[in-house]
Amino acid sequence: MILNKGGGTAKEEVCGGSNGGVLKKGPWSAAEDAVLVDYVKLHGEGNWNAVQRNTGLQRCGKSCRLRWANHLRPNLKKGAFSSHEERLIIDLHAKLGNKWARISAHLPGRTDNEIKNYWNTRVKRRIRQGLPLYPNDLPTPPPPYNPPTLPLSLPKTPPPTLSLFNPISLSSSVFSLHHPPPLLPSQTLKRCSQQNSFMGNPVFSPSQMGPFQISPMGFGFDPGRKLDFGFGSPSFELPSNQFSQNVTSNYVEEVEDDDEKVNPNNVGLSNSGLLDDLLQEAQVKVGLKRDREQDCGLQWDISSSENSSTGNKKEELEDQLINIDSQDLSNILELIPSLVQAPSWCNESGGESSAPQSSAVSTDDNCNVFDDQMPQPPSFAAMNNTSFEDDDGDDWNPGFYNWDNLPRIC
DNA sequence: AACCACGACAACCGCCTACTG
DNA sequence: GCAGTAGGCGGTTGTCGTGGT
Repeated sequence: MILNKGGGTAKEEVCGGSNGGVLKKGPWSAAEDAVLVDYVKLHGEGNWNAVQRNTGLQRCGKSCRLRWANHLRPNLKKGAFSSHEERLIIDLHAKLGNKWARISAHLPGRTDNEIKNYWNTRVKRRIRQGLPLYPNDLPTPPPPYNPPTLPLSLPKTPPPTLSLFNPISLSSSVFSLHHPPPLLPSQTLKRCSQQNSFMGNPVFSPSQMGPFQISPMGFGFDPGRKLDFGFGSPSFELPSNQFSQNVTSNYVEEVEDDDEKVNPNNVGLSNSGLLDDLLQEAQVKVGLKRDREQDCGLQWDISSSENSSTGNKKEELEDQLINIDSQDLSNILELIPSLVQAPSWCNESGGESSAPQSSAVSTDDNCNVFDDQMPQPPSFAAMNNTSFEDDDGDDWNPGFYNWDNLPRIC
């Protein structure tokens, strides 16, 4: 347990205290921890505001809850994430987005805060290295985004000019994209920071839309399939920057630029919108999933997702969607012919170097995972229970990239 | 030794939702 | 139905430790 990391110079501020008292902030002391632990032992979890009232602990209820949940409660697993855990996080994030609490539910003993910190650190590292945020195990077609109803929540920042997303032009075959020159990792952030990305989404940056042209072939999906981004709809659910920036060709340029070991997809990642960038990348993969569902005639009731009364339904749906059977994979593959080719850089040693304590983890985010499993995708039972081993011997469930509950953009 | 970059981590903040009276 | 409250969640910030130069 780390205590008083900051030297115990906790500020003294009111922490939304209902009694108006001055509540302590900052690192917890061992004595405070002991008080809280004793209280929870006696009274159980919950009613956190009562902790202060009953114990005199000068901490607000929120702070107590957080302290307990993240550090004091039993069965917490400390230490570095295991290889399996890391892979699970990556996979679950691809499915769920920044739903840290729900991701942590799949990782016993791990807290949402811990996972969030891990992920954010990973994102920064990946971007700095110019690597894709997700393992390059799935092709990344553009999101066939076609929300049926009103937005989950309006973006706090204005959506991009809709003319940029004219569905007609998007669905036309002349819509192509080329990347700016590949960057060395050391250059990436610099350029990213210079890019005046729109909501952290460089693809949608007006200044970039000019040179960017998206080629269906570049995406690598069947050009004959009509792309329906849903932009033409009077209402669309997601904040604009959740549309993929990486509507790019992983598999074209990466192979071409294997000398650089740089994923050109990432050259546009903004320095400030790391998570947004991540969302966009995941969104691309979600598009894959949604496309499949459209083809399969499944319902995608996003309209209910913002309705609190249907929140449980939504989560149930999410959980169901996590548990996709192998047939879904086959469906996906049918949609994306000839694309599952790991870029050459993926097999090289220049991949992500895990954090020191987790260096045993994986082979650069397992960019070959998908490939390895392509021949015989396993049956995806419950996410919690089903995994299989990749060639590293690590349990790994590639899952799918449904992302129906894309987090709002704040 | 000093400096810097980076990662890891803890904690706070603001918003949202559920609950309760 | 409404307002107040508590709890949960995600985003962000600040601090410390470590390794490299």
